[in-house]
This record gives sequence, C-alpha cells and structure tokens, in this order.
Amino acid sequence: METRRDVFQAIADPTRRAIILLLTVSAMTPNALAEHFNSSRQAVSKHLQVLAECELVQQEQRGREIHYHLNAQKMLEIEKWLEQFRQLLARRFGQLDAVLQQLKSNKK
Amino acid sequence: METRRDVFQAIADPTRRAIILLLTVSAMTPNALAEHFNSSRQAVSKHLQVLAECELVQQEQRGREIHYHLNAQKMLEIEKWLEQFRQLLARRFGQLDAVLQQLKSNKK
DNA sequence: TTTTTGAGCAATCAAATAGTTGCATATATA
DNA sequence: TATATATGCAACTATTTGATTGCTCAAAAA
Repeated sequence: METRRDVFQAIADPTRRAIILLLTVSAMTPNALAEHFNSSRQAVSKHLQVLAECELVQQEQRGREIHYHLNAQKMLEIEKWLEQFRQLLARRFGQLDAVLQQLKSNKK
Repeated sequence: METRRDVFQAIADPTRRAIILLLTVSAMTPNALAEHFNSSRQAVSKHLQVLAECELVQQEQRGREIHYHLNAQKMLEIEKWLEQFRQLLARRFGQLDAVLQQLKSNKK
C-alpha cells in the first residue's frame, strides 16, 4: 500500500535494530519483545510490520500467539551493498598503487 | 543542533547511498554530484550535510569549490554491527549444533 | 460459558524528512 | 571593475514516520 519497503530503511531505526538482534537469538512474540523496550506493544508491532514488509522477519502463528523469526538471508542485502563499496574502494587503492608505480619507474 | 546523526539513518536514503558510492570512486563537488541525479543541487547539498554530520564525508575547500571526500573509516560502524549480528547467528547455530550432537549420541 | 489474554487494524498526532525556491557571499573570469 | 559561478543558509511545504489510543477478534483459561 505504502512506499516499497527497503532493508536499509528498516535498519535505520535503533529499536528495529535491537529487535533484529533479539530475534537473532530466538524467535519471539510481539508481547515478549515489547517487554524489552519502553515503547508500547503496538509500537513494537508496527516495527515488526516494517521488518516483515521487507522480509527481514517471518511470522509463524501458534494458537493465538505469533512468533516472529528472523530471516537471516535478507541481511545479506546489506552485506552485498557493503561488498560493492569495498570493491570500489579496493579498485581506488589499486589505481593509486598504479600511479605510485608509474612515478617510481619514471624516477629511474 | 538537531537530533544526533546516525550512520544507519544516513544510509537509509537511496540517493545518499548513491552519493557514497560516487565519492568512493573520487572526491566531488556538490555541483558535480548533482549532475548525476534528478534532484537539485540544494537537495544534494542537504544530503551531503547529513553525511557530514555523521562524519561519513569530509569537506575540503579549494577556492570557491568544496570537494567532498568519503571517510571510509566510518563505514566500519556498519560492518561492526553486522559483525555483532553474525556472531550471534554463529552462536545460535553453535547451540543448534550442540543439540544435534546431543541427539546423535543419545541414539547410540 | 464467561473472562482474560495475544494480536492486528484504524484513526489521530507531533516530529522529522526530502525537496523546493529565494537570497547572500565569496571566488573566479571577462 | 562588472559578471558569472559555486556554495551555503533560511523559510516553506508535502510526505513520512514513530507513537498513542481505542476497537475488534480469536484463542486460551477460569
């Protein structure tokens, strides 16, 4: 309905990052999660909704409880972006290396 | 002045992520950067301000131009968080491994 | 069956965000 | 010196966000 959700936007909020870490340890219900924060259950539920929209978490209904699981795979998207950055950085230093090499041989 | 800036909040915006990648290749002026986007120079300048506030970029005045450099070091903060997550994940699987080991030895 | 509990959904609100336009200023260039 | 250019800064606006409150519904417990 709203704007397309994005992993980077999802981890922008500190509460959501904390939720991610908690869910990394074990699946939890919204109520159980809310106990760890100052915010209300509804607020936590909204964060979970954001995390679910970008598929960082998955729901598993168990009776009246809903257990939220982390989808660790999705975290790879962040790694992928960092990797792209790292490669560009390496190439930049590679070019610098080439330039320094050039200077060195000219000196001779 | 405003809310304390955060690296995660800074990379939440796609335009800012693109700026980071461009600056990874080489330092650029706001005008040069703006040419790569649909948004105005002022919009880009605002993004640069956000990036500067959390020290992801640094300014270098050169006459009337200001060259923006990436502070690659700051990107490590993101890596650090991912690493924390990775460790928790490894521990979780570590526990799972222990449980599976347990089951195995009981079977014998 | 009646009551309690776990959750989602909708409406509302204040604060933050991304973007625009207009203006001021300092440095180049003609 | 007069003009053009590169930026930053301020005011304003529309949209998004995070959070609250009140409600409904289904499952579990008394």
